[in-house]
Amino acid sequence: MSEKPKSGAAGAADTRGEPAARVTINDIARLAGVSKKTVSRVLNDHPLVNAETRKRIKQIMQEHGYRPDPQARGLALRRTFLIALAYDNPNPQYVVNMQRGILDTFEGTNYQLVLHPVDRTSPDHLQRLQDFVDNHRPAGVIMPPSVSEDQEIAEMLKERNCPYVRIASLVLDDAHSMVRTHDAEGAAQAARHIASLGHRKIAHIHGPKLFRSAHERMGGFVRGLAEFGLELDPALTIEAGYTFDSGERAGIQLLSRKDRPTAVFTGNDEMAFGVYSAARKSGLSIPDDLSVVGFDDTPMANRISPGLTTVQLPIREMGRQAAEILLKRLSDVQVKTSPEFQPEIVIRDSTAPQG
Amino acid sequence: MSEKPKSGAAGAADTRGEPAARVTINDIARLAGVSKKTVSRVLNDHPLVNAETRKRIKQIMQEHGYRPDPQARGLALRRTFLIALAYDNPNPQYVVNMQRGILDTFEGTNYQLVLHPVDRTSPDHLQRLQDFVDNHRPAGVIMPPSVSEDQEIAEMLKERNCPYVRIASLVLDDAHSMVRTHDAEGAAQAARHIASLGHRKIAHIHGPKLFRSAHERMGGFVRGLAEFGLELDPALTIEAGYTFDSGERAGIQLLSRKDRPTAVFTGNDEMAFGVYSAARKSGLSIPDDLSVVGFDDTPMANRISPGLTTVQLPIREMGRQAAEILLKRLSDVQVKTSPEFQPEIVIRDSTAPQG
DNA sequence: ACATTTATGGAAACCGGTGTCATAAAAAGG
DNA sequence: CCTTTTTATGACACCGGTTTCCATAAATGT
Repeated sequence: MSEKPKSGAAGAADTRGEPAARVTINDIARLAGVSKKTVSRVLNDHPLVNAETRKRIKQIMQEHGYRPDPQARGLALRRTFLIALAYDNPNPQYVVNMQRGILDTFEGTNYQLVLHPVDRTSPDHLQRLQDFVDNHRPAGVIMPPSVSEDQEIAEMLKERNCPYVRIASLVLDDAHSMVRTHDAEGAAQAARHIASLGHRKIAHIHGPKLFRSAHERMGGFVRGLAEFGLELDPALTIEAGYTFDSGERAGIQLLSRKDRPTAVFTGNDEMAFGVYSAARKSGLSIPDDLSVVGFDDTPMANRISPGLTTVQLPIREMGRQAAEILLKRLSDVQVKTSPEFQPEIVIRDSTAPQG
Repeated sequence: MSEKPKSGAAGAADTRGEPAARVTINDIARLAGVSKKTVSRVLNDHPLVNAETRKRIKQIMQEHGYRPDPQARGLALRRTFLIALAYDNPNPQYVVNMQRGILDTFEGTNYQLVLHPVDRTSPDHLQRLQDFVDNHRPAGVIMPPSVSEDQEIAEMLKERNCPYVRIASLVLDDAHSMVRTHDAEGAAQAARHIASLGHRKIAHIHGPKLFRSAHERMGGFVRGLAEFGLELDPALTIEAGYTFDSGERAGIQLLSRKDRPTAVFTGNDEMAFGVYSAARKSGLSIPDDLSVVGFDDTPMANRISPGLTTVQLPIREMGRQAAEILLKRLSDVQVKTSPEFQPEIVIRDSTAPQG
């Protein structure tokens, strides 16, 4: 008895014909009267091919719409052309921009982006990523925060010789696997802005300790305040979860104090929006009673009222460059320097001088 | 002279050793003292294998951490395990949720999601998608609106026997390639809600004509109004671009009329936020002077103040089911019915009775 | 006892590319 | 002019799976 006799490839909609026979390297070789190998050389721009032969073969490829099969190629080369994005940033805007940036760079190459969401709070997240890598052997992995900050993950990839690029606010690896964002500097700008407006009772709502960015941003903020001889009052420093709700709770907590702060710097925009809500519920007006500075510059930041003063990072460009570094490394080009991105504060209407 | 002598696979960070030799089906066969074919049968759950042999082979696979190579498998099966998401929805929330839903379904399979953003306003978008399909032969394509509404794209895929699933608000194909959303019904709910609040001067800002959803939503809205004996005034019906800015412009235009409307239904939330901004600029209060209803229920809808009354679609679940249908078709399971999703209106604080 | 079926598994070809090595022809060198 | 080097190309094995075809042993039928 023979094996299960699969029917032809599933067709689209109601069309269920056989898939058009694919033109292979053998067909081209036969048509050109040369060997596969010569065609392969043409495909790979190998120099040792007669110019006319090359031209003729290219011509034939063109005419027959020949496309080399990435799978066959990958099999022979013992590698894949898949790059994984391992991410856990809850901000859709961030994720989509990062994806776009990476895809910008992949344009015209035959690399494909595959998605691998990570849940670092789940106990088996490392195992899952590991299984993914072992099964699919991506050619590389790109990790934005906070996945990038996970040392276990980095080590697991290193063990498997799986190249990766990390996007993070601190140096975690050498140049050829890092894209740095100076979150601390952005936070320092926020501090300077708030301080120079005359605020003295200044609060900070930071992200979860699990995120290095939370530390970086707090550190930068403290440093910025110090330049103005100010200190961050621990009583006005609250840890929240980078989410709207947690930001709102923290905001309510801060605003219900007798000596409530006149300015708040939140670790991201999402929490800043939470503070907006807290202020409304407390009957306080932004920026008259409370100045707010966020971090991220999500599109909503200038759609909401009042427009949110926040710190901007060029996410898409970061994705672009992360992908570039990775592709360079995959083609054995040495990468010596890592791109660094300076955040910039965008001043809108949520901050005002404190009389 | 030999070919370019590539160095070993690029390692992670500074580790640049050889990649660990991969365990192959041959190794397993040798270790188990059987032929490749028997191992292959075990892999594919072929019935004609002795139970003990099967157990022993599985045991050995386990011990050696054997993972069949998807590329080799794909090559032999003349197919891939890539599913493409061809999308152009500008809403990051939508895109991310759709991705999540699809990935939910792929969990545990060896399908991978690859991204293919489409720009339908670009003249070569069809060619680009076609090249992508010809080059990479995805096993299938999932298309949310408005890519799903593009008949040229559907036909191109059909020609290539590339299975696809379309998510759309109207019937474009038979059951086995559709996930339907009843946008019209959601819009009708919006109409009923507005009408029952006593509004009579009702405006509608709809999306670009390029999007079928724009027609559907307008159609449903008109129908819903008709149930209350109302008609949509063409003078209060404006086409915009599904964006914040276009919504704001349309809002300003509407609100500067002498007989300004007391309620607006916008084709998506983004434009509703634009209307919020327009109302602020016109010194009008929502919902006292103007009721606003959106469509999408983006997370921002209940973070902004006042909370936006809007129409909700379960995007993630839609992605899940679209992927399910596609996978079923890929394994030759007949799909008879297409899932249909009824939108539901979520009433918040942007709508109020009109005295 | 012999023919037939069923269960099991092996050998070899194949999928569509790439790598190694050999070789013929052309160009360069002495 | 003959050797050496360079250029251009091909034959063939290989990547890691699946499939076709066939062989054998055991179980069943007559």
